[in-house]
Amino acid sequence: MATIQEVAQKAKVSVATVSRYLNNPDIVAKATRLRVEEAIQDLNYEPSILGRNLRKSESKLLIVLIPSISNPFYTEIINGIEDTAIEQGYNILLCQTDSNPSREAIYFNLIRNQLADGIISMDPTVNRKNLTEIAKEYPLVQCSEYDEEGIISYVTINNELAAYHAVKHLIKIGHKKIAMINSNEKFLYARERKQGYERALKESGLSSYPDWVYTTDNLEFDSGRLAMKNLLNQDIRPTAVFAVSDILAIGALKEINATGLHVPEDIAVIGFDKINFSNMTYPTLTTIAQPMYQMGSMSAQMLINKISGKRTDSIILDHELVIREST
Amino acid sequence: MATIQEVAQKAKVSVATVSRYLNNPDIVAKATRLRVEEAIQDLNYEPSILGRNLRKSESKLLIVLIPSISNPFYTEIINGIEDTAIEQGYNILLCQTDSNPSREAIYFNLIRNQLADGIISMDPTVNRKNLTEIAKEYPLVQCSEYDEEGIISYVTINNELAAYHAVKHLIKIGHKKIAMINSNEKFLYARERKQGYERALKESGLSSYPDWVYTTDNLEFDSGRLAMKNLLNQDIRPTAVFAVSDILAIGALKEINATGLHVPEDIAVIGFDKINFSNMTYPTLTTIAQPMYQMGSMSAQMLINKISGKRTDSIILDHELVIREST
DNA sequence: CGTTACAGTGTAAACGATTACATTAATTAT
DNA sequence: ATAATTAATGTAATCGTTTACACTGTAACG
Repeated sequence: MATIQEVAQKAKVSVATVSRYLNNPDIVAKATRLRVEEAIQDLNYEPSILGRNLRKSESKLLIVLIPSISNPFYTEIINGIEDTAIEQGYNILLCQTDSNPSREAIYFNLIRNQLADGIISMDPTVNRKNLTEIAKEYPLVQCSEYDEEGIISYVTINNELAAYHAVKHLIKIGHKKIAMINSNEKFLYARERKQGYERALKESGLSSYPDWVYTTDNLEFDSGRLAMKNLLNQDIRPTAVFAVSDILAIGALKEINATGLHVPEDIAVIGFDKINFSNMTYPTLTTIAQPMYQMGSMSAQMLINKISGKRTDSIILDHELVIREST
Repeated sequence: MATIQEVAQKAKVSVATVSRYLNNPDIVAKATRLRVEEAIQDLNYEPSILGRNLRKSESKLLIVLIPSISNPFYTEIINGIEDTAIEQGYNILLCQTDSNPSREAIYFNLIRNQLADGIISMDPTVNRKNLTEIAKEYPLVQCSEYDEEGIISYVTINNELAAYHAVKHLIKIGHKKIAMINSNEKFLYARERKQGYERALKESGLSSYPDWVYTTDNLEFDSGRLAMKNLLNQDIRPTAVFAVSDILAIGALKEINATGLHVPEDIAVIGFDKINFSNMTYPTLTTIAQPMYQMGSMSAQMLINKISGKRTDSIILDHELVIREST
């Protein structure tokens, strides 16, 4: 691969002129410009990003931290991030933490090593202390999950209100016995959504039994099944279930189908996220849609702003209730 | 962030010694080593990957080209790639092409710019001419899809045989009228799987009507539904369907359910890939499992070998029939 | 004791770009 | 005609590493 020196030599100019042509073509004289262009063509020259990055001490790389790539919730967010990043000359380094602190450390080091210019974190299990420390020194934004007390800016939705709307919908169509499949309450969103669930019940004068709130270990399909199995075995069986993620809801659907009961006649189910697959289940899943693409694109924009020294405030986006067959 | 110079100064040694300590601690004397260690601690020093990369002209970054991150087929492959890559000190740049040549060009440029050391391509629609050209100059391997006539090494399965096994399974459980939902035959795997389908039928003396092979435009859920709708409207309705991807099969399931027919009693369905979701459908999907993690990890190993100048041969891995409720 | 070998370290040149500053030539103003 | 301004280009330092080569001092050997 040709270097800038070879181009300069061939075009009979200095490397500075070639560099100027590359970064700001207008300031080099027309005749020179043509010679440089020709040399670049002839040598099939491409500037080395390595050299440029070193000199400018920037990498134009953004780290995106997700717990797991196989969770479809993140795919649309990532699309949003990627489109915005590319548009502004950045590339993204998609990093799975598997919620594993040592994996996480590898990626945090990448930014200390200046291999990346900023981080978008979507991992709710991330070590808060580390994260805050990184955020002090380097550009960082949180997407979807965030730290309540922290000073790190974020993009998210109003989880309490969204859950409230979900449960309100169930109440509106006549349900009185409403259960919840929640994930571990160490996650902020889990706590908030539970509050929304409780507020909707209380507001309508409905009772909530502790047994009707099942807490899962993780967000996998099997946990959803297990949760539903448990709820079906209650003394008083709920007639509707609000699950805090579509995958959990799909697990619940599966379990209901397996016991010969029918959705929505016997039990109504509502999920959360509106992942692609929520549309492919039998029956199709009513869910709360998060504006995932927008969340991604806004966090990317926010991060790029931070990198260039601008300050930006946290953002809370709107959600939407999508009514389908399961309610 | 401290630089190697500051460390050197603090430890009262030359930068060369610090660098030696970093790359090969054993060759520096114990007393010196301790001083350097202390200085590194004190200054909280992390070597700049930028500087190192420039000097060594390597980036330790691997490009992974996939058509779309939302296709769950790729997630396990990516896990395999990532684990192997990290183990060997590489990071991956996960790039979606959306099967869009201009997007592709961006990523090909990344390697020309020396921002990446090699490419793993999983995009079957990739422009073959460009790909071959890149492969001539830079390390590149293909995963899953490959170029029959090309000289680019690849990791894949025996698609013809896998399809043959799938159809044989349907025949074995008594089906005689077997349809196929294929994707566009511009893809090699589509042509090969069709051959396997035909061979199995022929071998058992079963007839195949052209109308029983439906070709979809893409691999989306809706295409599967549409395909199944079409097959259900045939004069002679098939009793079993082989779909070349799980998502298509899930679409088919949905359509069958929607018309009030039952799987597998009325129609049996078999898919291909064994994505996570194939387990969550109603009923669960019989499918051909590809060793996705292994495919990923072997392609990564293969690419890293190529980068370090070793030659490696293409690999064909084993598939497996996974029998579940839909047959 | 003189030579050789080697371990440990330093010096300085790379890697490939960008950019402050200096220089020259051309244009405009007085 | 001379001075001042501007446009175009070149020179060389710089970013943070690695590494070939040179050097020094100590140990081993005959």
